[in-house]
Amino acid sequence: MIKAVRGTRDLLPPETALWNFVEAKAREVFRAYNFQEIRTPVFEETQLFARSVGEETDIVSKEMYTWEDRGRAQSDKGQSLTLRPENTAGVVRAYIEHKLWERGLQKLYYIGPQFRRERPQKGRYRQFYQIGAEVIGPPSAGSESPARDAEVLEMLATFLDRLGITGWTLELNSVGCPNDRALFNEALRKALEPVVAKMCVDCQRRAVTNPLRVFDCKIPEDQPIIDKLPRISQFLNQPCRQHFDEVQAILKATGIPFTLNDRLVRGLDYYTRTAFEFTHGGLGAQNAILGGGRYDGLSESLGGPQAPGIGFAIGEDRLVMSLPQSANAVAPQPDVYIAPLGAGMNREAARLARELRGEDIVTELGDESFRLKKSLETASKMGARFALIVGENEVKAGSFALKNLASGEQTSAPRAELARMIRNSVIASRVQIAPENK
RNA sequence: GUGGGAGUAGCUCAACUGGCAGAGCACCGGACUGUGGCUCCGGACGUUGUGGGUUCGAUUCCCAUCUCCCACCCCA
Repeated sequence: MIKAVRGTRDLLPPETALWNFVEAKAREVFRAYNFQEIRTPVFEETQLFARSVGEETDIVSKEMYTWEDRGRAQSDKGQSLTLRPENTAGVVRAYIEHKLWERGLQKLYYIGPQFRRERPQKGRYRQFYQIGAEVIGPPSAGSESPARDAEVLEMLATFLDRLGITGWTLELNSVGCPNDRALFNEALRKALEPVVAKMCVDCQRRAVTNPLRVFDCKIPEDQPIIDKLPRISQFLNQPCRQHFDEVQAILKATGIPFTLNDRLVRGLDYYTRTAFEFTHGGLGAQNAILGGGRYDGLSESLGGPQAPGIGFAIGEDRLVMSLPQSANAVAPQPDVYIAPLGAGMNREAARLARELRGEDIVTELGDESFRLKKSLETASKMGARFALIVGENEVKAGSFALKNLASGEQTSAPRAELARMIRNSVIASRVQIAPENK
């Protein structure tokens, strides 16, 4: 049997309804902040990711799906292509390619699959889905303002609240300018030198490869040592510090709760200044539902104009896992099930179905070969509100039997009346795909 | 990439020390020729993840492999 490949999965109904609910809510909330959708290709030139995400990151160094495309002629060498491991690079590439800076501040969101070749585990897949957004533009359009950071964070808080997700935490930090980080990195290396021998093996490795990651250590014995290490906050220059202070001030003004976490470091090279993560318990080791930050130098490093930006990516798979229990996927139910009864009745049933569907009534159609008992059984099993019986008697009389499957009540009505009768009692009480959260 | 756990019917799970692969739910049919839910009766259900090995005999023991789960690494 051929199965979905490792780390990929099928999303089946009724769970897909949950995904649609989440995506519809995202579009609705993002729209209120005047974001518009962008769709970029799922694969790009490998160079794009190498130059933006960072050559040395795990993503680029070992997790990308990369292949060499065929050239024009058989003998031609093709270019190296890669399935996107994240979407910010693609958006910034499009920003540069289409000269979007000519249109002022860009507020763009995307929804789509991303690909990383990692070992799968709960909340981590090789094809996973991200809902993300970017605010990017020339500095003259206000793209660098801390107001943009706060606006994005507030939008995320609103989005999670509107999904009914409770118990999230916003963790906030500033990783400063590249220059601040270089100084900090050096200080960190120096501070680690005398103590690293006493730390866990992972930390000893991190101290060499990526000292920042030492702060991620969860070993209790190492914590006293880590607590004494220098913090990035001590190395922020004046503009970076002011920027960060203002982000916090606006968040307080808008009533968005956050926790400062000066151990929060982001994995990708392009991040500057504001870095954040929304975490949620009950997700296991992968407790981050979303992460993001500012990337003021990204456009230039890709050969574009100066275009500061801030963005985030939500792990949709993880988001769906953190939905409240009340949002359990329920199979949507048809309004009416048409039961053709006896030879030749499929034709009349098809005409009726077409009429009802034309009135936006969700209609399921049985088959004339079914016995009535089976039709009714099928109808109630799928949760239909009504069964419409289409037999010879009805066709002769020009009046059809309409049975309310919940009450058992049965009436008879001419075809012209059917749509109205069904709609009246059905539309208001259609089962919601997921609960409205106040 | 590393370490650990688990794979038996569509689903949830049994099967003692190696001795005929089972139950509940779901599914299909009938009791009931045009009236569902309840009840009763019957039916179908399997390459025990896959491939090898040991054995008279393997779901059970051994090896390999695949997938999922947990953790690490890292990230969404």
